[in-house]
Amino acid sequence: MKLTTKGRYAVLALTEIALSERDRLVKISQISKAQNISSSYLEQILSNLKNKGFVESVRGPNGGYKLAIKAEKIKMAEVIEAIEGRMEPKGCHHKDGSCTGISGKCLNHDLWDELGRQIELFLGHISLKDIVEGNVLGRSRAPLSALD
Amino acid sequence: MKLTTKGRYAVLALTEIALSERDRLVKISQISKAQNISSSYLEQILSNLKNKGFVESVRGPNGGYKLAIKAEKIKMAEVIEAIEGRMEPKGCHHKDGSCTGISGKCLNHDLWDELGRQIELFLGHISLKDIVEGNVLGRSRAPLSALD
DNA sequence: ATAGTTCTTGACAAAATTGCTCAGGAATAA
DNA sequence: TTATTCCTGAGCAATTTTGTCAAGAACTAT
Repeated sequence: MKLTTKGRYAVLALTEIALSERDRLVKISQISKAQNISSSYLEQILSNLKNKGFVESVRGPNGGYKLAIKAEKIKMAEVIEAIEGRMEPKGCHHKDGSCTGISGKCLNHDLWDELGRQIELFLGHISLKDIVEGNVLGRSRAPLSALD
Repeated sequence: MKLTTKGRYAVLALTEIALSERDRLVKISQISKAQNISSSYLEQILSNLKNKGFVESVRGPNGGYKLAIKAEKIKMAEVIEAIEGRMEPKGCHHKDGSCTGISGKCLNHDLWDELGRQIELFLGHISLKDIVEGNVLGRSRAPLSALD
């Protein structure tokens, strides 16, 4: 998986926008100042979030951004994927079961695959609304036990 | 979280060692050849795994590595942490609740914190034995629902 | 003892990625 | 028409990743 400042800034910017009053436009300069993030950098990120349909923008004086869809519809998995790109399980990439299976290779494949699924499952269940309402802490969960 | 080839190679090397017959020593050159990984690179990784107590080594002809503890005692979370270093939730780092809470900052903190916990929980439950026995697929689990 | 193996360690370097900056442009409101 | 704000792409410095290389230490078999 990939998780860089870009992804974190994206979530932070969305949170900032979601926290503002209903339909009130939020400027890049506001987010930049409040969170101490380079505004040029934020421009790239918000532009991207707009193209992916999470926010809408208005140019000109008193312009800014607002959410394009409801906060509960914005899942973190989608946001991160939009910004960071698809999280590919690195390592063995034999899609079609053609993996020669030289010793442990494909056994490891399973591990990273399942870890990716676990992360996606987690982020896919947390919405921007959850974050704004502080409904995140304590939701992580242990995996199923081995069958034995 | 950090997950680079180094961590993946470490797990792969451990798998390779675990797969060999009881107490049979596995040479770096064997792993290198079987998995097509630079042997110099593997040296660093295995040396590290040895210092952390996962494997034992024997030098000289017919030397090599073997597990220092049972495969079921080797949890992936420990291996990855040993190799990649502690996974710190980046972002807001106010340990003592001194976070000024400028807008969304600490709400985001919760998200990355909980994601880190989710990953650690997953990897902490998967052992080398699970991997060798193919007992990994299908164990990921969705987080708890929001309380509403 | 000696020679050949194998692990051990540290320094170094190429390549890729990250985390930006900068310059210019387009739309909009006053 | 001017100030403001978003938009876009190029480019670049620092860092991290992913190794290589060289010298050495421990050990076995002969």
